[in-house]
Amino acid sequence: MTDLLSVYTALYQRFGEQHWWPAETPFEVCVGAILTQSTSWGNVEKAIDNLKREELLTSKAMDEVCAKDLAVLIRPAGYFNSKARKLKALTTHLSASYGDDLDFLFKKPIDELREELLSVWGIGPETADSIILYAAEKPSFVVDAYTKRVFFRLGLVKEDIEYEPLKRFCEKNLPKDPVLYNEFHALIVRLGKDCCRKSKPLCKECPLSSGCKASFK
DNA sequence: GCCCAGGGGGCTC
DNA sequence: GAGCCCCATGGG
Repeated sequence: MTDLLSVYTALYQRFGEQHWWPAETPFEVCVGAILTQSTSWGNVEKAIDNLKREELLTSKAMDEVCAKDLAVLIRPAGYFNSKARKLKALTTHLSASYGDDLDFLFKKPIDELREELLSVWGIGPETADSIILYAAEKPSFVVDAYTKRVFFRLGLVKEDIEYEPLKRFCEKNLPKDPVLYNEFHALIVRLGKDCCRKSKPLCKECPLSSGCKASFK
């Protein structure tokens, strides 16, 4: 049993609470989860502000605008044409199956909910898990490139481990607690932003430096 | 100028 | 199933 909790504790003691997800509603979390795909959060905030200003941050309102108009508003988040299509795919699904009410979708058990989210065009594993954890507040661990990099440098997983095995590894070694999952993922991202970046060794102040096996390449 | 960011889809072999 | 390519803005 890998002691992931001690990794969590070290990060929590160093960085404290991260207050994720920064959104006012579950639907805003879903939108942010799509917009932040391969994009820094700062750019996503600009796009979210535009949507808020136009009062488009509800499933119904967003479903009623065309992808082209949506793309103009989310431009700062990058990949705006693809992301506009993805947002529309989500709202089309919510409208057709749930009358634009996320609560109905979120009543489903995690496995069923995850399968359904993955069936929506533009929602892959990380986006689905982010929605389940941060919007539905159910325990589905979110892993990402940072998680892989940090855990590889700690010697816990292989460098080329894939999404699902990495997710299973995390869930197997942690209590099934959505609050813990929430904070842990946010802390890993925080660590990634602070010092565990690509092509850069962990900094000397890194709370995990004692166990780090980074090759510093 | 270069690298990278809170990924995912599509295509080829 | 692995290995590419495409999508695109903005900060460091």
